Amino acid sequence: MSKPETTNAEIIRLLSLMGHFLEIKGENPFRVRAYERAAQTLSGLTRNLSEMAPEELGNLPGIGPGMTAHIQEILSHGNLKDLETIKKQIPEGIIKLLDIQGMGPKRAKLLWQTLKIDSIEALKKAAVEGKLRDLPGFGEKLEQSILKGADFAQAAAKRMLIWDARTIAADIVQRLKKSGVVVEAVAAGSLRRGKETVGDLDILTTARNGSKAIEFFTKLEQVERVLGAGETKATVWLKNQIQCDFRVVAPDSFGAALLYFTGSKEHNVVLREQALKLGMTINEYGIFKLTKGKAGRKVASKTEEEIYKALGMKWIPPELRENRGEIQAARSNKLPKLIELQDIRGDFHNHTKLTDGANALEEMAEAARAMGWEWVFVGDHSQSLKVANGLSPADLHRTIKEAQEFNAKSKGFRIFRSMEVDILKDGRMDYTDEDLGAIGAVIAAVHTHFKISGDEMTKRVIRAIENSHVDIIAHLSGRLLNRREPYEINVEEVLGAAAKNQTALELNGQPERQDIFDTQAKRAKELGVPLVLTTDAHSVHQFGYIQIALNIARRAWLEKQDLLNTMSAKEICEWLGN
DNA sequence: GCCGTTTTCGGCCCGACTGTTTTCAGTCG
Repeated sequence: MSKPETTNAEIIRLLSLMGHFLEIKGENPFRVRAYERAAQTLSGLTRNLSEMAPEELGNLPGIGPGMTAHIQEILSHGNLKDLETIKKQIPEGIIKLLDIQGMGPKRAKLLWQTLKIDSIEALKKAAVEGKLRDLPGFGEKLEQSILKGADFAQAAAKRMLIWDARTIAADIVQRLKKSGVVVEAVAAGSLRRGKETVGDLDILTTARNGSKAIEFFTKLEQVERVLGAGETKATVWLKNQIQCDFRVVAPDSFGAALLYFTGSKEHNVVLREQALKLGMTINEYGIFKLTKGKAGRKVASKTEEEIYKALGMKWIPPELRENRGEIQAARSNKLPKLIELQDIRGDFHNHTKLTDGANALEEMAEAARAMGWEWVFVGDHSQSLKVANGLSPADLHRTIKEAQEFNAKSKGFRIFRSMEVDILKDGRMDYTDEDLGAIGAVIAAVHTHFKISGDEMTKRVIRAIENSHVDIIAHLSGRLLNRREPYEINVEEVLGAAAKNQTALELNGQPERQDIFDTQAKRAKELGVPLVLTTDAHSVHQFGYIQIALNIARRAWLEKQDLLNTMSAKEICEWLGN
């Protein structure tokens, strides 16, 4: 009997843990960075590491001989000898201490070596008893700040959905702009990069009087607690339970600061390395000629475009700034022309009040038309999904007729009556072939039995992909951000099957779903899988979620021609073969 | 530990803020 397969996630966890341990040990920081980098590279992979040859692993960025050996060792033994050795020297609980604001590897190591502190609970106890203040480099203030940080560690661990974060950031930006204390105000960071979730908000402003701007910001009514405030930056904890970093620079430095504050950190590091090679140096104030190892004459600073240009490359859209090949692409003028909102002509997946939606078919159609679209797929859940009041075959045929009647009298706008049909546990569909044939467009999705093995799930979904009635696969992860992990599935195999059968895959815009991952969508494009953006709207107010789906598409390097949403109603008909 | 449009060895981004210190270490992004 073969032993259970080691997942990519487990390998990533162990390598990342190894990096943390080495950091605590006080190892060479670049060696630590190598583990972080490797974990980051692997997390963007769609293929199973267990199916990759050593030379393929070695070709991945940040994976050299050492990491390849580590990966193979984990695959064959389920663990790492080096890691087990370190665990005997340093208790694993210490790693948790690093989640605390103001607690880094040096302090964590000191606390453990002197006071035997190896958990957040032990740390709190020691701080309350006033035992930290006498340690070298510590004092009463640091003791208090660490105690507060320990209470906060759990709350801060959750990342906020981008949809919520955007609203909060927009409100703060509004207030800053109205105040008159700043010239410009903009949300940067992972929010600007369009990530699924954000860990904190980054607000960049320009002002002639920086300290006035800082004062205004730290006194906003949304601020619960000021974590730090200086001349040019402030960090606060908002009542909305998220950290907000604020930065102010002179108007002349806006572009440089925006670049710096948008990140990602990895993207910025590579840009700075590039600059050094060209005899320049980049900071948040601009890009400068390097003279005698120091920043000399300023080359550019006002706009991001100027700075990229000084580095010999085109401006890179924020969604691509993850150090996943965008810098090389920009240098060789091979950046994609990313899809934009105005390219989209319709939505493929949403629901009416017949099942778990809030509005009637006509209302959904009107709302879609108001988005400026030309057509919309309106769907509902299939019979077995009882929690969502799934449609019986009789209801199904009635609503198909309803859509036909709408189209008969509608001018310049078209409804495609679709259904989100459950993929049953064994891969069969939740309606008969005859019923499926009557539906204009079939969207197949897994909604039940999430816990089956990766092998079973892969077979199950591929069986649906191979079903000639199925047009689109939805929810190819089943995750609920912050609530439910993705189900296990071999994405690479599924993408291969989708490409072969020309079954489309969905990029879902529901804020807490956002299946599939950007890296998977990028891989899908490479393999030639048709892709669709969907809102999965459950009311007329949710068509705006197309923006979230668009974020995924842009992070996945997708262009207009990669998405079926850019087709006309006529072209959609041809694609469906109707 | 990784990597190469100077290098297969010797580099590996940069600055703000805090709290501890008497000039700087640690942390953060």
